[in-house]
Amino acid sequence: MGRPRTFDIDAAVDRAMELFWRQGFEGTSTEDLVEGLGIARGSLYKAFGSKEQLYAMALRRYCERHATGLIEMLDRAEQVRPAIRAALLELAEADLADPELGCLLVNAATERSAHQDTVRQVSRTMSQIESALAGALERAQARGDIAADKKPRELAQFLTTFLQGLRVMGKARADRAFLNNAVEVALGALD
Amino acid sequence: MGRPRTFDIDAAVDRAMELFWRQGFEGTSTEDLVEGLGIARGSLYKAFGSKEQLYAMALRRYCERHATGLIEMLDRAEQVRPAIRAALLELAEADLADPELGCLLVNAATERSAHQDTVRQVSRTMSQIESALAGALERAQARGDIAADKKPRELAQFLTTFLQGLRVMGKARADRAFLNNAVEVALGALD
DNA sequence: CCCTTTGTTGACTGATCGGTTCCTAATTTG
DNA sequence: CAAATTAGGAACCGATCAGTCAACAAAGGG
Repeated sequence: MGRPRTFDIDAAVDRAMELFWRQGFEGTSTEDLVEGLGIARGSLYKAFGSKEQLYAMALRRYCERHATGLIEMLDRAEQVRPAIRAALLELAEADLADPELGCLLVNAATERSAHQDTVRQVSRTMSQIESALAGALERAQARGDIAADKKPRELAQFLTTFLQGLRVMGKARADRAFLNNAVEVALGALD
Repeated sequence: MGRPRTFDIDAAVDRAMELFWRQGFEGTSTEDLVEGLGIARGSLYKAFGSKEQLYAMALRRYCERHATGLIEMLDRAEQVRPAIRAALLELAEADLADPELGCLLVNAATERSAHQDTVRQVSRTMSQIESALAGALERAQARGDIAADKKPRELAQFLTTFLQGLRVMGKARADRAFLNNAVEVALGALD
């Protein structure tokens, strides 16, 4: 009962995610959101409560969209090493194509390191990525695709860390050769 | 001639650097600067021109203080591999001690990727770090301390990238074991 | 067909934003 | 000491900030 909502909540969160992604939390004003989402101020606050809560939803949406994609890709991968290489190179290409965007997780971790909710969401997602990598590396090790004396969990923690560095260097306008070299050396750590 | 300045410009830039470091550019208001620097608004603008210009000075100061320290340490190092390990572990410890601080260069790269001046300063400093690493690795290779078939420049690009990732994971509240593992695996890439 | 419920809207709020202005204070030069 | 020059500081500027509110609109239930 009551008047039905005239806009799509999911689509609105998606657009908010893009705005926060490109401009950051502090850099995105409520006016930007009103304009970008095409929703009046009051409706926006009725639907989402506050800028903080909308940001939290947008960040969760980003994790579902992007981290989950990476994780599923790793879970399904037949050949783990080529899958990891492809994933890293794809992220590097994304940064080269649009360096101002980068990774919302990295942006959130740096801009909002004083906000517990944000940090916890970021930290949880990093752990999921680490676990997916560790699982994939275990499978690869069982097949003899990577060195038997390496510990999958440690390799996964290394790769998770390297991945974030890649996104930072992408934002710092490192060129394709730089990023590709870095990826190849990183993959060498699996040998 | 004229009335002499009653505050120390260098000390003021140092304090501004700390504020921007901890709170970001957008997160630091001119009022924060007035209070934190102990300088009245008018004097602040007379001395520094604008918030943007003060930020640029603070960022340059950070690079001189921190990146240069790292670079000189690498240039001087007798034993390159232990020096790199020590440097990485030291940065990891800094993040563990104060995770909300992190690295101003990483913060600048992510928060201000749309501001050419900031990006250029960050990019230049990354290049300096890369070159210092490459130089050190070349020396290490000449002494047989690292594998002869590796290319120092590529290793340096990898380490530079990994270093940024370490700072991000520090901000994302990775624990000591995680960061230490990541560092050890990264160093393994030199073999 | 009204009543309740919920969504929409834009005007409005006080606070704060980055930056300027103007008057006074302190110093050097002549 | 007088003129010139620069710093200090508080009041002030229009703009914008995040968030609220009251009037209105659209639906379902009786």
